[in-house]
Amino acid sequence: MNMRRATIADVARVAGVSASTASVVFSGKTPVSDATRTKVLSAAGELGYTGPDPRAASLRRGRSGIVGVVIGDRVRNAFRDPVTTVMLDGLAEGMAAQGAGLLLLRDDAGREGGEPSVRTAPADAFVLVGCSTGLRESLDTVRGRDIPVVVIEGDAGAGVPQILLDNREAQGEIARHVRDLGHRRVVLVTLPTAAGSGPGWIEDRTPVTVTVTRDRLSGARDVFPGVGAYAARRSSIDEGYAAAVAVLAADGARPTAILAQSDLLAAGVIRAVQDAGLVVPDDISVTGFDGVWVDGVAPLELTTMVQPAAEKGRAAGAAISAMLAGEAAASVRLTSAFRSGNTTGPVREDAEPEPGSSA
Amino acid sequence: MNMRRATIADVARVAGVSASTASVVFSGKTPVSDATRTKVLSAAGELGYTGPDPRAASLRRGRSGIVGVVIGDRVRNAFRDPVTTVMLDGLAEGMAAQGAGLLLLRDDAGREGGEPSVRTAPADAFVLVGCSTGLRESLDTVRGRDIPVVVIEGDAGAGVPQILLDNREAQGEIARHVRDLGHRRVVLVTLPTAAGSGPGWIEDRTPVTVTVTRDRLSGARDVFPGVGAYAARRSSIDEGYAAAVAVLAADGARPTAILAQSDLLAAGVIRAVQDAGLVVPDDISVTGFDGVWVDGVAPLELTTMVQPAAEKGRAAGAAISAMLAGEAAASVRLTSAFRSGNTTGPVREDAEPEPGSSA
DNA sequence: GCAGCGTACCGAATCGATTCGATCCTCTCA
DNA sequence: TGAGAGGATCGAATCGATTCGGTACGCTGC
Repeated sequence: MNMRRATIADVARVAGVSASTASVVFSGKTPVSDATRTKVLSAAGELGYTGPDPRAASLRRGRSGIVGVVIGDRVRNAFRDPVTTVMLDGLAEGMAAQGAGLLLLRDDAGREGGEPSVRTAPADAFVLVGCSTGLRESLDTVRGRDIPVVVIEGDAGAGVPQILLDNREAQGEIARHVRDLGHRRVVLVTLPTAAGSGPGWIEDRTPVTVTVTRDRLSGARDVFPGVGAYAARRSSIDEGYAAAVAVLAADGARPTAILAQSDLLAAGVIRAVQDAGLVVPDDISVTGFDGVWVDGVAPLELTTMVQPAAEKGRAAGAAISAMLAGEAAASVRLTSAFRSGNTTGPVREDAEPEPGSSA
Repeated sequence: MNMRRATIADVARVAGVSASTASVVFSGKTPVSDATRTKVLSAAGELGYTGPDPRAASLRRGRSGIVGVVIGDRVRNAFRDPVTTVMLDGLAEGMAAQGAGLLLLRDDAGREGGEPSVRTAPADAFVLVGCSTGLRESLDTVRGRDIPVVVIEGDAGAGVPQILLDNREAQGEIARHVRDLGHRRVVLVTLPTAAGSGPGWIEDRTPVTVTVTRDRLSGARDVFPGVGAYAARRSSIDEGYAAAVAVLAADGARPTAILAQSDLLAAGVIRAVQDAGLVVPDDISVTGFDGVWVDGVAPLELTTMVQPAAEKGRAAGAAISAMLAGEAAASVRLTSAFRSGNTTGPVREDAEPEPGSSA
């Protein structure tokens, strides 16, 4: 027996109304008499009809209610960073308010197998997170598709609205805080300089292709020109630990302050400092960046710049809904706020005078 | 001027072929001569046609290439736990291999606004993670839709294939390891006993509604009957720390081993033990569960049970593809493996003899 | 030279719902 | 009682692509 799923036409027939009437009962776009509604609903119940087929509906309406989120290579990497997680949470919230869901897309395109990509996914819009290389070309495709695109903290070329952070100014602000405490021998622990770059000191000629890293680096240099910087391999506690170990083992006078470019790195730095028998902030002050909850830092409270991570996601959602409505969406620049914790303090009296100038 | 997007019919017309031929050029389902392919492709380029509309294609084919993943309330909570993240990564991988993408769905349904839910999302199948309460009813809807559903570590009622873990046996195995080292005064630090339950000792009458917690608890009790157990509020380092602080402050002889139900909890326990001036494993042995990478634990190596987190996701993907192919998918039970680290050791000689029997 | 065969392409039906103008009915008011 | 108004319902076109049975054509073999 041919038991295929009931369609709205079946429901309409059983209810004794037209398909169009049955449709509006479900969509509610047009007033329907109570009697009719009851008839249709009970016919639906009888047939086991649970609502319009989303596929057919999205074809007809031209909207699928899905927003593609392009994350990096793997899910596990994208969600390792709490900032990304919180941002995605904000995005989910912002899009849910407009009735859209999030479709996770990996950007290592070109793979066969029909996995939905930025060129084949049934999405109404796309959000690019971090925006890796190699995505540019898919992006052109998307623009050919005439689909709204927003980039969060990354560069996707002209015409694509961006959600930006005041990375440079924010890093400058917290660096000034450290300088005002009297610190002169300062070292940075930075985020990766380029995709897949190994850990190590950043030389003058080191190319810094990751914009976040570059901007925060600039902000620190605005305050501490020529400051030494050690790039971590990733934003994580373990990498921060390893970086701090390397920094402390370096020749020359020990720094009195270490500025990390993320809270995770800072957490690792703090632990390394403590493991070296030093005290934070008495011997070394440490600052972070992000202001998100980092598991395992308690009971310390990081001095850091709080960035509006969830707001980034919501702003992206707002930009998308504007574009979907046919309006032009402008780039948004969000600002971070200084938060004082107990990981920074005045430079110690007995600190020997600086030999060179810094680092 | 009416500049609507080109359709495959437009391309076919410009190329001088029929729509059906143009279609197969893109889908590759039928052999096409090189000459025709070239004609169609260049016509497509000329018109800016970037490929078939996914909405229309999914209507016709009856497949959208999307799998809905129902996570808990918020994205940020779901991704806080590395086990979930890794599992999702495995799922993404498994689904990608079959050409499907992951649509994130929150399960606090019933909300208005048209947000895609388990009842309206254009998904070919659903994966329920953790399976919160209140989802059951949506689930019936889904079964009415005749859509494959798989549950990972949760119970969704009869007829729904589950991906399970040998939680009880695994916890028993590592407990036996601890017992074989001579430990008798043992305490557990468990995962939450119920959604939203506060931290505290688990009494005999405490209901344990979370199956993972209950199963692992049973496994430990198989080896240490009547063992004391303190439930944390969440699987995190900070909560593990807090739980261990409470455990160490309890009356009676100090335990010589603490069995945590997750690696994150174990990491917190270790730190609390160290902060109390004790040494792991000399004074107190600590075990975890999960075997995933926990940021900030290095350089210690946790003695733990390694669960195949990524494999859970892949197994779910396999089950779904089987169901999509019309076959019945059976539940899968995966097993964990013991991994020895340096956080457990033999009970100390000078440990005072146990006064009661345990805890 | 003709039956037989395989390949490449075409036409038309179909997937399931939505939308909008037209129609019909009922109620109100002059 | 008839015109008018307004609300509920209907019909038919449409969204864009896929699929399958069938046709036409070129080639082989006897």
